[in-house]
Amino acid sequence: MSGDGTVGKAMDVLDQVAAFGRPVRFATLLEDSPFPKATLYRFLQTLTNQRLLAYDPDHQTYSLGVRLVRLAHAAWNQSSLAPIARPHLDALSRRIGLTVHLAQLDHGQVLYVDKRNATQPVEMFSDAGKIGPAYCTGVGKAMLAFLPEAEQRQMLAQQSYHRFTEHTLADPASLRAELARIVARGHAYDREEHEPGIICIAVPILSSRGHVLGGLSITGSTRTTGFDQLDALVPDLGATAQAIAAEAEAWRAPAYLAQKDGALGQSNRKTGT
Amino acid sequence: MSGDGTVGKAMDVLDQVAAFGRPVRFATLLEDSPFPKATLYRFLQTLTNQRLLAYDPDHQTYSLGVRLVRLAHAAWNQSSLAPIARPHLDALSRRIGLTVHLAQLDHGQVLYVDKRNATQPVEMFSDAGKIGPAYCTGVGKAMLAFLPEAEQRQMLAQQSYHRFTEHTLADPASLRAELARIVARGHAYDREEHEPGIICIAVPILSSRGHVLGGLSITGSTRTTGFDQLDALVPDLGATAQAIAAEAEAWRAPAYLAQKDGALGQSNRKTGT
DNA sequence: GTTCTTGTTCCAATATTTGAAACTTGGTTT
DNA sequence: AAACCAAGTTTCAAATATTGGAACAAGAAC
Repeated sequence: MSGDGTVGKAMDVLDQVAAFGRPVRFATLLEDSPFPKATLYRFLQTLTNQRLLAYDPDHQTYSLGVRLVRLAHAAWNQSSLAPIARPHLDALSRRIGLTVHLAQLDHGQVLYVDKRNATQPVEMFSDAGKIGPAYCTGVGKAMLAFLPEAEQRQMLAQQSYHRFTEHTLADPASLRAELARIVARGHAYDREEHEPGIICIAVPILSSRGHVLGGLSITGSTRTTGFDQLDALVPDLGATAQAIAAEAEAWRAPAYLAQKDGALGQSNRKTGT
Repeated sequence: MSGDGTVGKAMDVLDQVAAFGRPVRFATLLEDSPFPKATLYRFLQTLTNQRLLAYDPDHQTYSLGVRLVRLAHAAWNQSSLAPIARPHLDALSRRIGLTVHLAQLDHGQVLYVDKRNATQPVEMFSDAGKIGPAYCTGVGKAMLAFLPEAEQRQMLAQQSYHRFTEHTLADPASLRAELARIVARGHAYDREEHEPGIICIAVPILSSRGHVLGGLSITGSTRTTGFDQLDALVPDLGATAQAIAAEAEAWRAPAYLAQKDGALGQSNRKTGT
């Protein structure tokens, strides 16, 4: 499927285990596996050794291993977006009192990397790490709209176009038109396209070169919130997105330039230390 | 290092990138890498293709990829501990008004999988996924104490025994004695062994067969909290741990038994659909 | 224009992965 | 108690992927 040599195949197995929402037995995996028994067996061994999978001897089941949680923690923290955006999300959420999402694109899907919920306490991993469709959510469309031609085309082809509600834009043509409007307007709406009763307004987070770093959205319920109310928040939302982008770039640069800057002054530069 | 074929080597590279807290360049990685240039290069390509790494073309840097966050979300949710423990943590934290940690052992270290902080809002990945030492934290010692002989020996050998404070038990002998006391007592203390001014009380979460599923702790500051106060919470803490263990086992079983029960009725069973 | 430094590609030697089949294990039926 | 069966584990020669030295771009620095 992925093709990338042994590592790719091992990742496929990992995904397969992830796809079952619960601990799963060897035989069950074998049924759906493209690999023969011995091969699958060895992959599971390897992945378990690496603690990417955990094996429960009592029930003879495999599930995703804790090492992933550890790596994800590192990934989140060293991401150039999430840690930087955090205080901005706090502030934005406090000012506007509505649910705020920070998302990135992953494999044509929306990956939520952080969230603030004004009323109820924050939920942990159940939100960070969650994925959603790109073609029918506010953040998804906002990010898709500002993608370079080639990448956009590729991602549009990856969408499922499932009709979640009567408002879902369930074909590439309508979506493409919508994306054009989003670029012109500068922000995206979700008009109950994913879930009935849920509306949202979103903007992309763009680097100075126009790269899509992520997306930021404000979500409301049709019972309590109207589009006019969301529209009034656009300036604040856009300013927050820009502030995040600016900081992300400023933070990102040092990792690379810090050495370089230091070296520029003293003409001859050594590697290491 | 890990040895496990190609997958193991790829994971080593991933860990190496994780070890730098920030985006890192090819040359920097190469310096510390046991692999020759071409090999490291191909690993980075593969990992980037798999979206386990993300490559930033602007700065020519690699960092951990978002796919990890996604996988960790799945790992957390399908873990037999964290999702089940969640409501219990909520309730416990509300009752006692102190910081509560849920942890598991990973590679001889304490991995925090969830947290409740009574006063400030929950922090996301910055807490879930965080790791700490096992030999000088409450949860760490509570879990170590109830490990089977062989595993315990192995993990004790893996500890760093760094003397964080003057109270740290910084050698295997003292630690072993402490673990014996913990087994006898049923719960563990952290007497400012990791951080000055921070004390804590912890219990293991044990399956009916005595397996260590995780650990649960209550943390306080010496300025506001005393050990007598923590001691008074032991019954509540222990009861919560037991409740979590019971539910974890009850939830775990069906995944395996559901099919078996169904199959037992109809004597001759085919594989596949 | 030349010289570094950094990153990328080639390809034959080499080591790893592959998978059919044989084997072990633990439980169930006759 | 023996035979049976399903589930999991190991074996080994053939097929395949990985390896890494060295040559090759592409920029930046001199």
